[in-house]
Amino acid sequence: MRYRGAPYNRMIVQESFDTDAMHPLSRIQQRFRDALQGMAADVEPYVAMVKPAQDARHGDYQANCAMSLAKTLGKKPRDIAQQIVGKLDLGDLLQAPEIAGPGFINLRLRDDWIAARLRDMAADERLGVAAAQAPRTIVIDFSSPNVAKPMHVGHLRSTIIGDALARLFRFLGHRVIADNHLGDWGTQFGMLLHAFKNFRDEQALKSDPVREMLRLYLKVRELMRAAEVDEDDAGPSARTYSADEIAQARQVADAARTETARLHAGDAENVALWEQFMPWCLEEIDRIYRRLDVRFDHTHGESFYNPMLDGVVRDLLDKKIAEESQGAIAIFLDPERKQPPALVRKKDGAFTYTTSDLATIRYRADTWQPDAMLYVVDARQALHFKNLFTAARKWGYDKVALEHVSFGSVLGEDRKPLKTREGGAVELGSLIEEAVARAGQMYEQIRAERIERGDEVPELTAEERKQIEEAVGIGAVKYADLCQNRATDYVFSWSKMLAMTGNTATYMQYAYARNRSIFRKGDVDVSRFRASPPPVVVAHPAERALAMELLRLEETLHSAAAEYQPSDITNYLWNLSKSYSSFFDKCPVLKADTPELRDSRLLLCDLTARTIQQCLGLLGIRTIEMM
RNA sequence: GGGGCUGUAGCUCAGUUGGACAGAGCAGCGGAUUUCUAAUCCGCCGGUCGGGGGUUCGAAUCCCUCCAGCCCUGCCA
Repeated sequence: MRYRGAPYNRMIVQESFDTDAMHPLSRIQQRFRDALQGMAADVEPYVAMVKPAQDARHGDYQANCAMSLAKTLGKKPRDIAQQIVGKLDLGDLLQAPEIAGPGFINLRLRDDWIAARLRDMAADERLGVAAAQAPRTIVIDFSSPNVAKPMHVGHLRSTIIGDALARLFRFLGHRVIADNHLGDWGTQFGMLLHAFKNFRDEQALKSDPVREMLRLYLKVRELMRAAEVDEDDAGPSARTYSADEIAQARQVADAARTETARLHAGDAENVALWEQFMPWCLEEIDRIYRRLDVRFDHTHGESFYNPMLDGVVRDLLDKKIAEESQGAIAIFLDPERKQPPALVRKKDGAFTYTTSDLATIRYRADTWQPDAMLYVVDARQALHFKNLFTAARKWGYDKVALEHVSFGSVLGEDRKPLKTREGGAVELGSLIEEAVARAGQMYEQIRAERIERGDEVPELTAEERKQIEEAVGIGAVKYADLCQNRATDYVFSWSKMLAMTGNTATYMQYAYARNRSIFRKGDVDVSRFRASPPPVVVAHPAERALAMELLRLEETLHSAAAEYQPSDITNYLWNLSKSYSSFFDKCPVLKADTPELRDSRLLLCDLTARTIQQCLGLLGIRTIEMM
């Protein structure tokens, strides 16, 4: 299969999807590949024109290659279509194709073939998704917060998208190295050092150092706000400041800068304090990661690379890749020198993040020999990564695929960068708390409505209820983010996110819970449907629609991986869950007309549940058995 | 000045890299429950795909141009 206009280096990762796929589309394309032999020098572009039908009335899949092939051959499209169909080995796979309109070939899978594949899928732990035959090693760089300050909403997308990609590639059989490139060496530590030396509360430090670190950071940030030094977090000033306040803020900012410089210069006291602070800072971010169920294989922050920076610059100079310019050391990437160069050492002798990122590339390439390094970072850094990758390739790292997996900003409902009412960044901890609390309220409300209506409502323990709140609240936050195309800015909206209807995590979780309820109610042991799946009957249109969605799992995961696009998975989940809800409504399972039909439908249910659980799991979202 | 991203229904967004009459959700309107969880299902309403030009049998998609918004652009990361 060809993937959409992928740049050459990306194929390093993607070509592994070509050979392993066994999903229906891939098999149909293989039949077309054979049938098209001899009709064109390179048949692949035409094979790629076989795709899922956009409209169910045109079948399951459609081939659009006859029209363009007819043009190059100077023949009539419908004749070419006829010719292709004549050579096509349909085998047991497809019903008789239909030629429609100008020369579309409409394809419909045979129901008995679908039924057989569903049984295969049920018997397979991986739900028919082949593990890569040639696993790639992929470093994924994501989240990367500055550790001295609270994680805020700006870290959300990177963390969630990066984690989803790590889970996806791992499931597809690749070797994934999730690496959290912490900002643990920057100016925020100067702020913390200044605050610690001047404002620390010994008592608080003893009893709860993590909280005290947080308080100190927030205090110094507040003091500096008038100078707009940490603008990124504090936001535009919510009010105007007096001359005194501005003077004081500048003084504090200067002091913080001095502390940072001393730390970087190796000042013994500051380095010792930094070593003391780090575990406390890490504990704070780990708390968030535990809550979000996000894991890393490595946490190599900027400080880890700091000792290598001098050597990197020397090597760049030795190899004539970098040169002195206006007192700084620069890499000119534009041969005409019209574009600004990337600086690897400032005129004051300090290194830049380009230096640190180059050191990182060297370390990762030497240590893990990866096929690809993915950087899940906000789109505003596109230029930096473009320059970084160009510099890295000049430096000799031209075999590894370097990819900036970029994404848009998180905006408030006013379409401006999301801020609290006070103008600061929304902290991730409080955002999670609010999501969980809102999920709890929502649950109570719906429960009350159901009781009012006389519905049967499951009796839950406090612990089970807590599980629902966590899964629904955090799932809502993650899903809302992942379901959007990465490229566009993302408008953060509680009401949309926690909506009970539409393309939300809750809808999938609910579909899953209702599904599991059938097995409880019927006292059905699911293991039978996995160990020796019963025959499947594809009769009702809702059954067939559901079956078709189930068979698209592998195709979906390959596309999501090839495009680094978790929203492909959420779109799939939405279609699958909709098909399931419709099936649930129209096709009685436990009270099906015959035992055979009941078994067949139970198998469809179990497969759906497993597929939903698998897909949500790849997005880092939990399912709940009862809600 | 240069570069990037975005513009599709009242709102939020899909749109499988050039295919069939442009699709969802929300909102609005109207239906469905003696049957497995109604956090559900079914239907209706709603579009100058930012404007204009071009390529093509065929364009939301490719090319040109203009408009609007956001972002980046040598010593912050």
